[in-house]
Amino acid sequence: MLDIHRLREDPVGIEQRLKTRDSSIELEGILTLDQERLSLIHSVEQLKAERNRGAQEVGRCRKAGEDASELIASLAEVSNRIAEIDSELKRILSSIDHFMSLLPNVPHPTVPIGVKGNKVTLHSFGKQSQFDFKVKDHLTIGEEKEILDFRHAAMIAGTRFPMYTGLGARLEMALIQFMFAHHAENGYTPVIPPFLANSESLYVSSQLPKFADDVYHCEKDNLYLNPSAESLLANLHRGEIFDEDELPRKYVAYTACFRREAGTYGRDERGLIRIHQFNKIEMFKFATPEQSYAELDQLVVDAEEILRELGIHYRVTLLATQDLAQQSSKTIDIEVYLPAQKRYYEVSSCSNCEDFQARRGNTRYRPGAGKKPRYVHTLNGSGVATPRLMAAILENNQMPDGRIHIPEVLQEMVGEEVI
RNA sequence: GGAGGGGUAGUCAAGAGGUCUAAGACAACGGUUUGCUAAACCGUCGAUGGGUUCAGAGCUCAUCCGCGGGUUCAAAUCCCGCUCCCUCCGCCA
Repeated sequence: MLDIHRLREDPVGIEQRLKTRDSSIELEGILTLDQERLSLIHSVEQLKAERNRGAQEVGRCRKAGEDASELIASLAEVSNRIAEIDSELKRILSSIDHFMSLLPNVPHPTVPIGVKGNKVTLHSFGKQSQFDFKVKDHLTIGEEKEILDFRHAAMIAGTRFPMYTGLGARLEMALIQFMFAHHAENGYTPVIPPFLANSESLYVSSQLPKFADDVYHCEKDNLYLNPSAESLLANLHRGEIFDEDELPRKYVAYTACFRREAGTYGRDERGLIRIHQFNKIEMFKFATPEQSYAELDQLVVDAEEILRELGIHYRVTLLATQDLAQQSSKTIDIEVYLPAQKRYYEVSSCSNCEDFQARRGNTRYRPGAGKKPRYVHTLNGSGVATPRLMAAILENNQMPDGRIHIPEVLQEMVGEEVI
């Protein structure tokens, strides 16, 4: 949620920057509604002040045994007018809220403008693996080694649900534990949150109302299946006020994530690339505005370390304005290379949402004793999601004899050195 | 799923239609005193929105007592719905 005051102060400038994300954005309608709102507030508050004074006078009369029936009658009239204006005000407020809830965050000045392809590669680690034999894709490897079983997963749940079996299941568990422990030892407080969340939580994270079709919804209980621990952790301090010295506050969560992914499949996205359920380690931070961009950079470094320790080649990219999630001001992705498809795929997305989610969740901090509370900045970053990571390991670590080399840091947990 | 009890500002807590403009305490902050610490004493001390304003200072108005409705001239207080917490019963890994 953007700050309406900010729109009022610089409507042209803000609109210009929002248009770099979505050229159809117009602020005129909301500013008109805002003016109406202010003028209604002005008149209704004057009436309320009048009513308050009158009601006190009634109390005084009754105590003194005087007749107040005339005053009461006139106050009833005032109350009726208040009720009318209040309901009009409520109508306008809900229009404003609706409009505001659909607006995206203002992009940071360092974000490249334009379409998805305008992203900038910042740096990379390692090199694309070279093979002197024909590489297999991870789906073929998974079937041959009996470590991925999509056929039976489809029977149990449906298409695009993964099932890991045998050493595949052990490798998945090892990845989860490795990443979770790594970040925990790095100063992030470990959390295993609920995997279902209510609508308010998804509103705060900005999944709702705009992206309701992307998440699974249990109608009977009005609960949503977790699409990303970001949606959960953004709510961890809803309505709270931090002391400044408590920030930054860092969390790492393990969750299964569920996404409907309706209509988003392409030919390139078979196997583990895009599925309805996956495991993810998520980092989340609450920081002051002064800290937040340094914390974003550190978030990326912390996610990169995972891939470095696993010995996987990756590149780091800065997303362009039109590729940002609604709540994000700036997003840096980490992408791994899949040699069978000769393509890079995102395994981590690190974003600074500035105060966009904090405003929705009313999460603030006090910048010093006696000072007014300010909204915190929230940051999230995958650290990282497992499916594409596993695909990268299976495809990049295949050896001429068909076996798969398991990264050293995982070998003890998997119980094998090769698959 | 059923029965009962509860939710008041950072924390504890009084308050049960009309100076509630929410008491009081603790914590916090500023000061006085002080060899240091502590204590004592004095003072300040919730949030949001509007108006005034260069200003988030000051002044002023409105709103907020879990959330949403309702009754009333007037609601923390009465009524209805919801939600969360606690106790007990039922069911259950």
